[in-house]
Amino acid sequence: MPAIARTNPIDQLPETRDVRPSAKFGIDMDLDDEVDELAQLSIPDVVIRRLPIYVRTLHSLLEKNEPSVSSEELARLIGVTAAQIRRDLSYFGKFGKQGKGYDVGYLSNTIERILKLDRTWDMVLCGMGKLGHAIANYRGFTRSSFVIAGLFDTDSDVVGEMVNDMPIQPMADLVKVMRENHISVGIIATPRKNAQETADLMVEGGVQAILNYAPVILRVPDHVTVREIDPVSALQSMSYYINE
Amino acid sequence: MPAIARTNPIDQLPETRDVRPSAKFGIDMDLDDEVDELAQLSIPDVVIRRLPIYVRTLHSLLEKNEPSVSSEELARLIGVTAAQIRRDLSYFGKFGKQGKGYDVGYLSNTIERILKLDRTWDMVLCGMGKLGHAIANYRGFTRSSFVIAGLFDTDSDVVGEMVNDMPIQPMADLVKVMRENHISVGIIATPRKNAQETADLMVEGGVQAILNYAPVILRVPDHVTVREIDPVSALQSMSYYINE
DNA sequence: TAGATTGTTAATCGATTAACAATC
DNA sequence: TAGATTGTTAATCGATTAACAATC
Repeated sequence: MPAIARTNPIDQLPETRDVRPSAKFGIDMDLDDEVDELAQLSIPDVVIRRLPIYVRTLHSLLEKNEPSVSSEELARLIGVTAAQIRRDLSYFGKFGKQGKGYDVGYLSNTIERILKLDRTWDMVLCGMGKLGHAIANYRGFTRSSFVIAGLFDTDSDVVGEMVNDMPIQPMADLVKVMRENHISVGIIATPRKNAQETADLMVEGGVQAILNYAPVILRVPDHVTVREIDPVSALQSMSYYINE
Repeated sequence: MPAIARTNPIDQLPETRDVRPSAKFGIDMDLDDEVDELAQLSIPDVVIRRLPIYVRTLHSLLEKNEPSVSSEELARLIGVTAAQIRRDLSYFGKFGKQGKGYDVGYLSNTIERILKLDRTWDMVLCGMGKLGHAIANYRGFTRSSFVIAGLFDTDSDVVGEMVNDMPIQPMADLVKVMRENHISVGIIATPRKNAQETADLMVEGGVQAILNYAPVILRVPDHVTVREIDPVSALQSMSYYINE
């Protein structure tokens, strides 16, 4: 008896365990006049999690020099319905032209502004085992707005080691470094048992967003967002669907 | 204006982009008498995605030698409601005792059986750049039911290289190796531009589950499940919530 | 038995989709 | 203008929660 398997690519979407089911609209610059009136409206987190995929797809259209795109076409590329795209965008304002579609560059820039990707975010990375080394050397971040600015580990044997041109610093310095450099994004790559204490230190240092590679559910204050990177859980849920 | 930030740890759940919104119940062995009657009932994929977290939490209770647990206590540990846990489990049968709770070992084993984790799954890993190397050496899989059984790359410069005691094989051999060894799980760690063609080959080789590290939405047949590991998207959606 | 906690149903909540008037 | 496509509303769908009878 084969499993049902409707293939809906954007349900291929952000399935990070997420600490944030919804959020107030928090943009201060004027995106549009309508936007101001919505200023306190709470936007579903599912919508926020789809926006990076919209940006990514718009970028690939930019590379192909496509000047504009309809919600229908964009939906087809992403694998969602056109209605969903229009509705998602409508939370933030009006960015299209009837009969014409959306200007690819403008829409892309607009969503980037909404997501606050029109700047660079420094990050600290804690836990410099194999995984931490891999993340420190990972190239995927470079084209994004995120930069690893500090590496930390408790193990005095690795402290001082250079990874990707940066020294591994002692965990004891984490809070100080975060505060002095106003770093609000942290990556946890520690062993499972140290993940919570690391999160606690990051909170003390002023973290607002944590990318967590450790297989633990972190307890953090309400003003901190957490997303989990959890390949093992992903595999463990997929095996349910395998036949034979 | 601070963002709303209800911290609901299991919405800290599998944020893999997911190709599978729901699924037929596909267990063949008798878990319980009720189960047979439900045999064709479609179980929401959100439920399936929560099960690995339940297992993980039950394991940590086992380590503490807790013999039983109530839905209330389990919910507290995971950060969901007790109602959700009871409802999730009720899709599969009756595993608890009124007034008592659940036997930790039994429930853990049962969910593992449901997820088909009571066996080992061989996997192929395609794309042996830095990311592929890191995945091949990743220890996190070892305690799970998943084993990397073959490494593949197109680049003849790296083919033959030993990684974690396994030789990197040419991509040209992928389909053959998958078929001969009945491998139904694949990991994609290729550059973005090669991800779709790699997925196509995996499908040809008989893949049923793909863990995709490349930032692309893959097109696959209905019988294939895909989950995305996408740290960049996770970061890009979190920055929305950062104040200042 | 009395107390506790499950399993399940119905109510609520939230997200997606369809439809269409507005408008480029 | 006529055709196309947006932005938005209402209808639908699905998931979560609350409540409680069943039962250990």
